[in-house]
Amino acid sequence: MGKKSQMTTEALDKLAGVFKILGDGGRLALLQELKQGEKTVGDLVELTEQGQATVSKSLKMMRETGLLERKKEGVRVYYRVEDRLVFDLCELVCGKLNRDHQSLGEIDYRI
Amino acid sequence: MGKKSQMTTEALDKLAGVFKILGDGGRLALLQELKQGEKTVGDLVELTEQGQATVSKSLKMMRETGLLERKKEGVRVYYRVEDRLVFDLCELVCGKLNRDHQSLGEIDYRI
DNA sequence: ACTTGATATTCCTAAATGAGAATATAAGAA
DNA sequence: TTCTTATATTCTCATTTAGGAATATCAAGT
Repeated sequence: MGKKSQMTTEALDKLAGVFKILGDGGRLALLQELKQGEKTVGDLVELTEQGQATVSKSLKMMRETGLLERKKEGVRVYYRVEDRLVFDLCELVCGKLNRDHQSLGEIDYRI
Repeated sequence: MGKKSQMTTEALDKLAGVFKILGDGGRLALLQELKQGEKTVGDLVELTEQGQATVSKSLKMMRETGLLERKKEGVRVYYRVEDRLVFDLCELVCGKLNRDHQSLGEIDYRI
C-alpha cells in the first residue's frame, strides 16, 4: 500500500522529450511516409516538400531518440522506422481526435 | 493496390498539437499527480512546486485539448483526467525508455 | 459593501524551436 | 584529381514557448 512512486523531474523531462519530437507536423509527415517503407533523405524531401536541411535535422532527432534506423548505401542514406511504437502512439491519438470530431466529421485522422 | 491515403498537413498539425501538450515535463508532472485522483489547482501548485500561473495555464491547455475535465466547486476548481489515453501514451513511451536504458538501468520510467 | 482566498488572465522577458541559406563532408563517376 | 550528387552541419533569424509578476475575476464570508 502507500503512495505510488513518482517519476523524478529528470525522468519526466526525458519522457517529455519523446513527445516533443512527435509534436511537430513536419516530423509526423516524415513518419507517415516512412510507414510505407524505408526512404532516402531525398525521397522524403520530395514527398513532404520540406527543405533538405529541415528533413535531415528532423531525421537526426528521431534517430537519436531511437525512433528511426539509418542505413548508408553509397552516397544515399535510408531511414526506416525502428519499431511500431510511434505508430501505436499516433493511432491512439488519432482515435481520440476522430471521436472528438465525429459529430463535426470534417477530418479523418489516421496515419 | 492503391496507395494509402495520407493525412493532410492540417490534420498532421492537429495530431502534433496533442503531442506538443505532452512534450513538457511540468505538464507531465501535473498528469502524474492527477493519476491519483482529482485535485484542485492549489493542490497541484503545492505538489509539483510550479508557479500558480504556470499550473493554471497548463491545466487550461490540457483541458482545451480534451485531456482534462474541470469541475468548479465554490471557489476551487477540480481537475481530473478525462480518459486513460494520456496514461496509455505515457506507458508506451516509458516502456521504450526502460528498454533502451535497461543496460544502464539508472532510471525507472513509469507514470 | 468590503475582505479574503482561489483561480484565471495579461504582460513581459528569456530560452527554445523551426526553417532557410550557405557551407561542409563524403562517396562515386569521369 | 576533379566534378557531381546526396546528406549533414552551421549560422542566422523569426517565431514560439515557458514562466514569473502583477492584475483581474469570482465566490464566499463577515
